[in-house]
Parts: sequence; C-alpha cells; structure tokens
Amino acid sequence: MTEQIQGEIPVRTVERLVQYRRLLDDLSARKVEYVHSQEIAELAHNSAAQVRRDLMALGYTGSPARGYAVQELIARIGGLFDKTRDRKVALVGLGKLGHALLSFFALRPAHLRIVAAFDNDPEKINREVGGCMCHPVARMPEIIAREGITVGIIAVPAPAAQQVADLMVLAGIRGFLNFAPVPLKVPRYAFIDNVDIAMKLEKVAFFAEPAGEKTPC
Amino acid sequence: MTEQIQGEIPVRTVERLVQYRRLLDDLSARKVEYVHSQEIAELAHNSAAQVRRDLMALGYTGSPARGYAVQELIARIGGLFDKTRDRKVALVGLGKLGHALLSFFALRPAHLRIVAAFDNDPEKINREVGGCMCHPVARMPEIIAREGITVGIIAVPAPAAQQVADLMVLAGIRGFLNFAPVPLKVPRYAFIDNVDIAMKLEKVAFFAEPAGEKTPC
DNA sequence: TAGTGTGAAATAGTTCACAGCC
DNA sequence: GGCTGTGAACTATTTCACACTA
Repeated sequence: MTEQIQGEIPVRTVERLVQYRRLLDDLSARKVEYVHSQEIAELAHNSAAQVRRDLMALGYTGSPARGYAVQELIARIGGLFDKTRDRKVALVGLGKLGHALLSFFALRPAHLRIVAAFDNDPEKINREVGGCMCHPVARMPEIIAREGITVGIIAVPAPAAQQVADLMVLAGIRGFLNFAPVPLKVPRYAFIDNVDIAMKLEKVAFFAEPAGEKTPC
Repeated sequence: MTEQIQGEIPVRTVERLVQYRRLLDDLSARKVEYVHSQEIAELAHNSAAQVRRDLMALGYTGSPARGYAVQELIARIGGLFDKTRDRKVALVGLGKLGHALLSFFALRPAHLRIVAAFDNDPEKINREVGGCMCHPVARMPEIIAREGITVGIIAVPAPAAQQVADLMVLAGIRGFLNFAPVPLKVPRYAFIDNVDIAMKLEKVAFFAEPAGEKTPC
C-alpha cells in the first residue's frame, strides 16, 4: 500500500527471510545441520513452495538429498542483511509509545541501534532516556546529518507526523517506520512502512466472532 | 499470511475503512458535508476506484453530483464496527511493550477497553498498572470467562507466546493481536494478526538506500 | 459533465505440478 | 524415493474504462 520497492527482492520475501532467520538461529542452537523446505514451512506457517521460492531469492541452492545447510543459509541471509549492519536509527517522539520502542529496540535487533531521540517536550530534552540522549526536534537535521543516520522511527501524534517526516527526509533519512495513524507522503526514493496499532486492534476486534463458541478442534 | 477471514468483507477493506473513518471524522470536524472519492483517495494515498470499491462494501451509494455525505458515511462505518463496541480486551505480558500498549490503548480506540492484564512477574501481580489490574496468568481462564473478554493482545516473549495463545483460546478469546515475533497456531475460528515490530524495522533498514543521496523532488 | 457503480483487464502473489537430481 | 528448482495455473487484489445518472 505504502511501500515503494527499490531492490530486486520483493518486500514480502524480505519479511519472510527475517522470520526464517529466527527459525534458523533456533535450529542452529539445537545443532541441527540440515533442514528441508517442508520443515521451515511448518515452523513459519506457510507452504513449502513459498519457502523454496524465498530461499532461491538468496541465490542459494539446496540439495535434494539433505535439504538446506542451516549454517550456510544463516550466512546467506546474514549476508543479505549485512548492508543494514551499520545503519543508525533515529526515534522522533518520546511519548508512551516512543519510550517503549526505545527500550524495546535497545535489545532486539542487535545490529540496528537507535542512536538519537527527538522530542519537543522541555521535560525530556537533554536528558538521557533509555540509554539515549533526547534532543529538541529543531536540532534533528544537524544531528542526523552528523551521525549519518538513515533510518527513522516516527512516534509522534498524528497531526505532527507529516511535518516531522518532511524534516527527516531533508535531513537524509531514507527509511521510515511510521507509528502515527496517518498515511505519510515521502519521496519515491524513500521507503516507508506503517504500523497502525490502533487500526490493527480494531481489525482484530472486528473479526473476532464471539458467537462462535465452538470447542477447539 | 496469518489472517483467516470469516466475514464477507475483505480484511484489507476493513483496514482501509478504519482509516477512512479517521479522515471522515476530520472532515466532519471541519464541517465538510460532502466528499468525492477522489478527495478521500488523495488523503488516504490510494486510488479513487479503490475508495469507491471500499465504500460500496458498506452498501452505501453516493451521488454523482455531490459525492458521499460525510455524516452518512461515518454512520455507516460506525454501524459496521458497532458490533465491536462492547468488546473487552485482555493484555498478556507486562514487559516494556505491554506497558506501553496498556497506556496507549487507554486512550486511543475509545470503544475498545483493556479490562484485564496478565503477567507472571510477582512484582506486578495484584498491582494496578495504567489503570488496570494485573493478574497472574494462572487466573486468566477464570477472569476472561467471567468478564466475557473476546479479544486478546499477546505481548509476551516469543518462547511463551504459543502456550499463552492456547490458554487464551481455551478461555474463549476469538481475536488475537500478537506482538511476539513467532507465528502462532490458533484454531480456524479464531482470528489472528501479527505485529512484528523488530521485523518491520529490519525491513525498513533493508530498503533504506543511503546511496540515493538525491535531492527531494 | 463530472463523478459514481461495476464489468473487464492487468497486476501481484501464491500454489500446483512435474522434470531432474542425489 | 523424496526433495529441489521452476514454469504454469491459479487466486487475490488493484486499476482501467465506460455506461449511467443527477
């Protein structure tokens, strides 16, 4: 919907590869050496054909007899994401959500670090929040440029989101993760993905049929 | 991917309708009475044909001359989501993310209330967190059944997620919003949607091309 | 005459099916 | 014999195009 592709690998495939990597790390920890598309498919809840397609996108080819070498696959996927290794991330908006994201991302994808946070609340400015200095939004262009940040997380209220996004584009951000519940306009060469949590919850509530008081299969 | 449809309205359409409702509320606040598909399309960043299709799903038909009546549309979309009005929500997992979600949802979709939170951390049990009592996971079935909760948010670490989901299904939850980075298995009659924030960030980083230091259009 | 409703075309994405290999 | 790689079929979703209406 709001995702402009620019690589040759489809967005969906990349999503699944991230997922596969987790599964493979898990298998690797359990000393599994080879794995078949079927097994990955079951773990990831999709079809074996899909898995094969996705893995083919890596240019890695498995052997019919033993399947795919776990270590090799991890290396391939790691190689693909290697270019994201030194990407720095900026977070704008230190409300409840921004706060949570900050502490959340402090741990999870180890190779992506939030190196700067921005907010306009005087209470927060120039104080360290979750291991990260909070700067005023006005200093954003300067700091983003200096640090060479290319990825930005938008966690500001909806009315401010577009303005913030524009600033970030100008400052050099090329990838956006937008938590504000509005669609943002960014240039074609930037990539944006939206996470609309409130919408997701409404959707889930909508499709949750309480009538169906069936017993589990 | 992990979304099992059971209504007659496509999932994507529901997502967009939630979005449209926000836009319409906005227009309504600005005393706009009629709106054309074109205008909604521009605000929502998609095509006019798409908007017309989506609105047709409501069974509401606009007039060529004036377009769609804003109030009427709001009423229709409201009517569609009316069945979600009294849905109660349970949150499992009061880590950083769970905490943020709790305070986030305390405000946002006013008609969906988190009425119970669960965690196994003795530090949190039986204390009020963000206006909501935190109970031990063991009491989940009892409380969910008593309160008639049908929607659940899973914000526990990945290894515990499936187990928690199973418990919730047994307790009567029929809609899941899963923040754990693992695909969960739920019965066909339950609806599940995943929000994998870490994956999203990796994706954005992957597609953010710092090379493209082009000037904005 | 601009804008709607909708069939038809186009496109994207997923699954099927089978040749080839180990 | 079972599994991979891949063209072909299929499905879902979006866009196009145009008759129709206020």
